[in-house]
Amino acid sequence: MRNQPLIISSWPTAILHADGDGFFASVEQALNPAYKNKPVVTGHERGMAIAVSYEAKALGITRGMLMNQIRRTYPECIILPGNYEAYMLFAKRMFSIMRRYTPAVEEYSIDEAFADITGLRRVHNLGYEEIARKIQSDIRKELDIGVSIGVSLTKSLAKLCSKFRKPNGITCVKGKYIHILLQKTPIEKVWGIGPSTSSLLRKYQCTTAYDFVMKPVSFINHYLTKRELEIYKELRGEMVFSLDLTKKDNYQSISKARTFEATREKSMVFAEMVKNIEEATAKCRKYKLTAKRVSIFFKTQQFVTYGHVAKLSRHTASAIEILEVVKILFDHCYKEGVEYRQTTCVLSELTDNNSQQLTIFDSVLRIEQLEKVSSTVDAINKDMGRGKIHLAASLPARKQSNARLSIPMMNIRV
DNA sequence: TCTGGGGTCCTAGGACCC
DNA sequence: TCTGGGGTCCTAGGACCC
Repeated sequence: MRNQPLIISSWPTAILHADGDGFFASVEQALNPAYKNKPVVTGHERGMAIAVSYEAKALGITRGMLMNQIRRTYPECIILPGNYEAYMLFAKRMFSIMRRYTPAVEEYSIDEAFADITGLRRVHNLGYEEIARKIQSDIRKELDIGVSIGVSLTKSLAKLCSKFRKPNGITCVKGKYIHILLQKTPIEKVWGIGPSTSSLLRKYQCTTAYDFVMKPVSFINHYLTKRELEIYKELRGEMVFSLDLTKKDNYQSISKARTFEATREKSMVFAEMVKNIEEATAKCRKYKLTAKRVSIFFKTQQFVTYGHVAKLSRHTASAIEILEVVKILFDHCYKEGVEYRQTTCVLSELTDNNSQQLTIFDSVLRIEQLEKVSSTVDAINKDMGRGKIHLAASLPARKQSNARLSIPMMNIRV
């Protein structure tokens, strides 16, 4: 059974999506002319390619490729550490260029933004496609980086458009031509349809986005969820996802994860967990946040993930305090003889530092002591380099990772 | 894609209460 | 003690994104 064909007027709404092309690598090339037209990858510190310039892509380098392999196979490739402050700055400038054309700009991620330009043709005396072209050329002129832009009726459609031609692409699709775009889009390329949903859809003869929107609503309701129904409507040209114009400067959660050489040694796995906690709490303190809940997760060599969560007695960002709880969680979850490859720590139920209050059970003196320890550790680590001072419990994990980097360390016992 | 790290949001199901 | 039905809150974990 098929749904009615798509009949949609040209521009009930006009949503623009701008997406930086190989963003981090482009910023590096913009900052350093010597990198221009050369293969560049970033992510040196993580040991894998995070961003890949188009020249590097042309050689066959992909995101996620290991740096050792890149170094071996493509000696001409320039490998750089991430410089997130610079990327953030470029992103901010890119967003402000977009705001010249409309105040309705959503900063979606570090290299992507949506803009609602509905009804602005008259204001700028330009068509929607020309507005996109102007934004693209402003960004090129002022920031010397490339972006691809898509314009269509909804966020989901605009996302498909910006991906359609890359790099430096402009793709503008009005209501009348949506079906062509959808026919050319494999179902798994749709924003919000991942591997699990697309493999289900393929079983029901949905191989393209067009097949999906031609299904009757009853099919969606029966097999899928609210989220997919929203995507379905969006792809049919009905705007469901509005732009979120609020500044996103607060976190819902802060997490740290690290993969290590597989081990059955409990003290080593625990040390990795402690290290994650130290880093997560340090990030909390950096953003002046405190957590009321901590979760820990283990990943086994077989890629099975499991974990446990605990509520803290009060909001805190002290590694020492959280560790008291995590010790118990850890012993509860750790399985003797199992080989582990990763631990994760997630801090959630975050609150602004100053909006927390003490209960009658809290010892003011102890809290002050813990805060003093934390701020001293932060100050020294800021001065001398990240992770110079840490809890004794995380020493085994640091010995391992520092053996590679050969960084001298100190550690404190509390 | 043979699998790194940091996020968000949704849903199913249990516990508990009326 | 049994019974039905409904609401709320919480948790675990799945799915997805960049």
